[in-house]
Amino acid sequence: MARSLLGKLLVFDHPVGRRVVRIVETEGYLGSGDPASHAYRGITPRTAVMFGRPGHSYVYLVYGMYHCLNIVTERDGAAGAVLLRGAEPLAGIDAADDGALAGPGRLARALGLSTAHTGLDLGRSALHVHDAPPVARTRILTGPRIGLSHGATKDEPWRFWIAGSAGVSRVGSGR
DNA sequence: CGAATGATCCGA
DNA sequence: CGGATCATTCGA
Repeated sequence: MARSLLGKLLVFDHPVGRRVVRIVETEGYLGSGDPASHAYRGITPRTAVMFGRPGHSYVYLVYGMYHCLNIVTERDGAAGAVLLRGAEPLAGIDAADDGALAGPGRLARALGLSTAHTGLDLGRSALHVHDAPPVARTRILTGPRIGLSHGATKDEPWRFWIAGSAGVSRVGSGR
């Protein structure tokens, strides 16, 4: 799921104008069996949307100042989401450099998303995901998740990114 | 490296 | 209630 989002277009109809980006880095999270997930300890007011219908947004605040955008992936009743960690600007992004969306906090900031945009139904709201030609498998790299102090980082791949893209988060790309 | 900065959640 | 924690970023 996290893998299939790579290359797709994220569209946000900001009041100021439409903003379009290309997703180049994602990270998967699940529920009760995933200690690193916000949904690990069960349903709370904040994480309720993670247990809801797939195709909805989950936006939360980290470190008191940055927002992170997720897309809910699992069926209603099961928790799971994909964190959007990096993207490339395509339209409507005010920043000059194409690294402005590299990192989950920067991505949400550049799009103008906050916790007010959690729980949106993608496609029936100002937020959309557009299909795009699939990315060649040879251009996709995988690795462990990032920034977790606790949480079993299993051997299975959680994070996916497009090799060489300037939109990949700095910590994630090693640059 | 460490500060910034505030919502959230657990335990008492 | 209090305090620890945090799916990050930026600047010294």
